[in-house]
Amino acid sequence: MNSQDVILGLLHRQPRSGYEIKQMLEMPLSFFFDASFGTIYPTLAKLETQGFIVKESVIQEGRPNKNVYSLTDAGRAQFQAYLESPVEKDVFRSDFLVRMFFGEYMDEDTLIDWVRDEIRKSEEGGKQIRHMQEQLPPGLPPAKTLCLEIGAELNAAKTRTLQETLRKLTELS
Amino acid sequence: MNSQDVILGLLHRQPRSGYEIKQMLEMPLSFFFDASFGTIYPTLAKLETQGFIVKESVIQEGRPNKNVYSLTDAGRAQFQAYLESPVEKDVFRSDFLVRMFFGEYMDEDTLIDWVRDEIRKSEEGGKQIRHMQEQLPPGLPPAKTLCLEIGAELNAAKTRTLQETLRKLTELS
DNA sequence: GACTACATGTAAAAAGTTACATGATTTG
DNA sequence: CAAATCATGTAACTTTTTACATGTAGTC
Repeated sequence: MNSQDVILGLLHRQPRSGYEIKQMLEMPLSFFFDASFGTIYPTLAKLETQGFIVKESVIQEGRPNKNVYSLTDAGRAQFQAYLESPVEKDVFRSDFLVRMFFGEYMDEDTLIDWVRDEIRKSEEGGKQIRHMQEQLPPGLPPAKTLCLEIGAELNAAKTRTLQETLRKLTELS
Repeated sequence: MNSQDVILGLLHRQPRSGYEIKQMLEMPLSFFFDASFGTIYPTLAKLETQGFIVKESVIQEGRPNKNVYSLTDAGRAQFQAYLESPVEKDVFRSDFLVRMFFGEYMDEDTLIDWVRDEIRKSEEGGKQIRHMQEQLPPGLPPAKTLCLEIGAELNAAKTRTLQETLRKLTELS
């Protein structure tokens, strides 16, 4: 799974511009996939030369023009090929946990600050997820709601464990 | 946080070879950081030319010789600089969840297979984590145990949510 | 007047993956 | 005798990040 696959997937339902793709990636998808403009625009250009998408320039008033891309048949086939390829395993990379792992080389006050910060970020993330869940239209298929549910559950588990760790750390000192 | 930082951290406690570093990355660290030999060996070479580590060849009997690297003062300073740099946010990338997000373009039987597979993998991972937790010496600082605890909690939350989703998906059909 | 949103791109550099290449020893 | 473990490395490639570059329109 890479940017190509995800972008093709996002163009499946309707044509979009690079800027709109970035916005789609912001919300529900951002929990398990991310891409910057520096990835999106070159990827769109590459997909176009490969014949998987076609560009149409849309002139807008009061706003810059935008390039709207839509899937070709070849693009649809390419996306299906991705769906039929083996599922890759998840990647979880955490600077915070690496630092905890090397905690012995850092003073305990800083460690506690890191945990507090992580709790704050985690609670903030939880709020965002709940907000999104509330805005979701009812009657969505379980596969679609899973993405947010799993996000919410992972977030809750993480927050709980961090709070427990903070308690242990502050008890010690 | 990158391979350089993690390798310097692993060499902090004792000198190690590239092969031994790979083994360290296998166990507790692999949940939140990963690197292949194709990353480790070039990184070690780079760290050496930068003067952060020094190599010593150890001749072994019955086994290939190995290059054991140890931290220099500059290396220790470099690692401290990493610890003092801002904490980067976690990266979670999931091919499985991307597929669920695009579930509408795939038949439900395949979706169910994906979920079942993910549950199997998740349960397998949980077993490994519990095994590691049992083997951990007692009296470790909370920061160190957090790494496995958070892994266990995230794993449990994920497994639970997946099982619920599977139930919903199979109820429908 | 500063900032945010809209909008698209490029170029250089860093980082990482994959496959290849080699070879000894031990275990089943 | 096949496979796994120990052990190190290279080369080509892919991917991604970061910073730069540009410009309009609306809001505070």
